[in-house]
Amino acid sequence: GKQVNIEKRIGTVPGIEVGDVFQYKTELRAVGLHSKTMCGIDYMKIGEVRIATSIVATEGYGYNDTFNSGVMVYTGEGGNVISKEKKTEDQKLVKGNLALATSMRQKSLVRVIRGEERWDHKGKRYVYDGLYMVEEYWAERDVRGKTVYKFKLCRIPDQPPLT
Amino acid sequence: GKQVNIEKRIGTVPGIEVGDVFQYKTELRAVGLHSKTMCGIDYMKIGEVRIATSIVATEGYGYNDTFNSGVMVYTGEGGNVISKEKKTEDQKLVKGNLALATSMRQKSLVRVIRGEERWDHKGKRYVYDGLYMVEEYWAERDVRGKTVYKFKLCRIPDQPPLT
DNA sequence: TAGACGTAGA
DNA sequence: TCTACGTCTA
Repeated sequence: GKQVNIEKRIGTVPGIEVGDVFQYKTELRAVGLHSKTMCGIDYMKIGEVRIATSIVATEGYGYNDTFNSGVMVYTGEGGNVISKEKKTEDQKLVKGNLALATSMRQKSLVRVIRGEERWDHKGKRYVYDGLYMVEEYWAERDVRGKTVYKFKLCRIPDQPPLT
Repeated sequence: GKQVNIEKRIGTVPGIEVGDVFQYKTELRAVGLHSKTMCGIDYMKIGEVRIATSIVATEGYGYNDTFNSGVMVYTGEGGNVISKEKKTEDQKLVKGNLALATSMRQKSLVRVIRGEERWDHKGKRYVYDGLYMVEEYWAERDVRGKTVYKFKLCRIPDQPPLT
């Protein structure tokens, strides 16, 4: 258990292949896939802008993300969307959301990790899904009339299929 | 990252030595030292009773545990002792507290892991401190008049010193 | 200091 | 469903 400060990076992480499975968010951090232990969107500062490096889409938190043949619609962060105690608010185009928007503008690759419920329903597992590009994003209103950001990401071609 | 269901056990864990260091509670779980990712007291059911297997004493949560030459006074769990939002209540002799009391009665060994603030103040590190025996426990009142349990554990002899 | 797609077990 | 000595960044 040496502590290694993994440098953040855009794109592929050496040694990590599509389909690799991890048990904990801290493992994702340890191997350099995703450094945020509790946030879904990770990003790094390049010059003066912040660009997304990776997102984790985890089942079971009520985000209503969708996946269909390499096209993913990912819900932005903030606004207490998944809080059971605080009331929801408008999401803002800041932090991770802003980083994803910037990734789109700069056509920068984003790693996607999918957190799945385990078959035995004890905890989750995280699978590296490969590289995606943010194609568009928009703001919509949820049932309570609050702003929620949606990001459409498309899986780039020539990557191993997920089995 | 295979998921292995480590069997809980009392006493030494094969392959783990005094002084071994870990970065995350989830690592403690992975090697079989302590299976609770967020609780300080771990225990297992033997027959009809629950006996403590391990405790984690982590700095920085306001528990006021003490360590002096192999003698440790560990604060019980519950009562919202470390909550910033909920008001404190009386701790009860249940769950982990009850398990530690039972360990005392049965003279059962308890693994001790110490969570230390890292020198750079970024996160913590967990060091396996060896085997202890619960010598006594008592209930006291904190400044607000609430019941708090204290467990006195003594390190058993003939173990490598902690450097 | 607070916020964020955390974990496991009772 | 809730609690519990989580973990990092802004």
